Amino acid sequence: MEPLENYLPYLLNRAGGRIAEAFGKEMRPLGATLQIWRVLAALRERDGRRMGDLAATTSIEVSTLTRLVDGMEKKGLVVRRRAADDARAIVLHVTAGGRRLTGRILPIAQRYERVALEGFDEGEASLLKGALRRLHANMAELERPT
Amino acid sequence: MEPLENYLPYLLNRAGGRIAEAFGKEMRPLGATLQIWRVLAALRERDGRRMGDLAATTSIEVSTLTRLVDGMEKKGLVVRRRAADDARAIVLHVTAGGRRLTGRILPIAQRYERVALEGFDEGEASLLKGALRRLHANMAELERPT
DNA sequence: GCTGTTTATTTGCATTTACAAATAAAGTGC
DNA sequence: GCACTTTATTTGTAAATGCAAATAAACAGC
Repeated sequence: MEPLENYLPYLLNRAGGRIAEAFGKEMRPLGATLQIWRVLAALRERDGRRMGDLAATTSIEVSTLTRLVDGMEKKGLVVRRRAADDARAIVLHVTAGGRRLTGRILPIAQRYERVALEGFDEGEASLLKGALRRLHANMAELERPT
Repeated sequence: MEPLENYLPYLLNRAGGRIAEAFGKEMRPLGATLQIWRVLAALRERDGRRMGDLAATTSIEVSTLTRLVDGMEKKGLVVRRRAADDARAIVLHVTAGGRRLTGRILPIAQRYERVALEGFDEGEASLLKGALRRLHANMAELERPT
C-alpha cells in the first residue's frame, strides 16, 4: 500500500515544514519569527485589524495570537487599541518600527517565493497555488467525523 | 504588492496546517496523534528502523522523536531494541497493539487523501504531488543565507 | 432598562517542540 | 590498544501551542 512518500498530506506538511523552518531561521537574526511576519504581512494589507480577523487570516489560534501580540507590543512593532465601534474588540496598528521590520523581511519573503518555485514556469506555479487553495477549501467540508 | 493570499509558503502552510489539524482531531479518540501515525506509517513500510532514520523520513526532530517514542512505548505500540550491528543505535519494532492501531488509522488516512484531492483528476493530483516533491528538494538548496 | 445569550479577547494550564549539552559507542591513525 | 574525532541517542530547559475556563461588552426580547 501507499508509502508515506506518496501520501499527499505528508508531502504537503513536509514541504511546508521545510520552508517554514528555513524561513524561521532567517527571521531570527532580525528578532522576528514566522508568526510575527504573518501578522505584519496581514497588517500590511490592511492595518487596524481585529484579533479575530488576524487569527483567521494568519491561521494562528486566537489564544496563541494574544501572546504573540503581547510580545510584538513589547518589541514596539504594533499597538493595541480598543475598536471604535465595539468595546469588546481590539484593533492592531503597526508602528513605525513595525513597518521598518516589514521592509526588511519583504525581500527575504520574495526570495523564498522564488527559490521554492525554482524551475516552475508561470503556469505551473499558478496551477500549484490554485490547487492549494482548492485543497484548503476541500478540507473545510470535512468538519464532521465519518 | 502580493497579498498573503498569493504567497506560496503561506498557501502551503495554511493547507497543510488545516489537514494536519483536522486529521489530528480524528486521531484523538483513538489515543493517537498525527506524529504517532507518522511513525507507525514509517514502520509499516519497514519495521526495525533506527531513530535517526525515522526522524529523517517522518520529518520529526530526533529529540522530539525520543520523547514521542517514550510515549508510544508506554502505550505498548512499539518497543526499543539495541541495533544488532551498532550498539549506539536503537531500532524500533511495532507490537501487535501497534499494528492494530495502524489498521484503524489507515482507512482514515485514505479518506483524507480522497477528500483533500476531491475534484482533482488523476493527472492534476500527481502533478501536485510532483510539485511538492520538487519544492521540498528546492528548499534543500537554501541552506545558506543571502 | 433588566435578564439571558452570544461574541471578542485573555488567562490558566498541560503538552509539544526545538536547540544545546550530555552520554555512549564506533571508527581512525598511529 | 590508546587518544581523538565522529555518530546515535537522550536529557535539560525554555518557548510555543492549543484547549477550556474566565472576563467583559454587545445584543435580543420583553
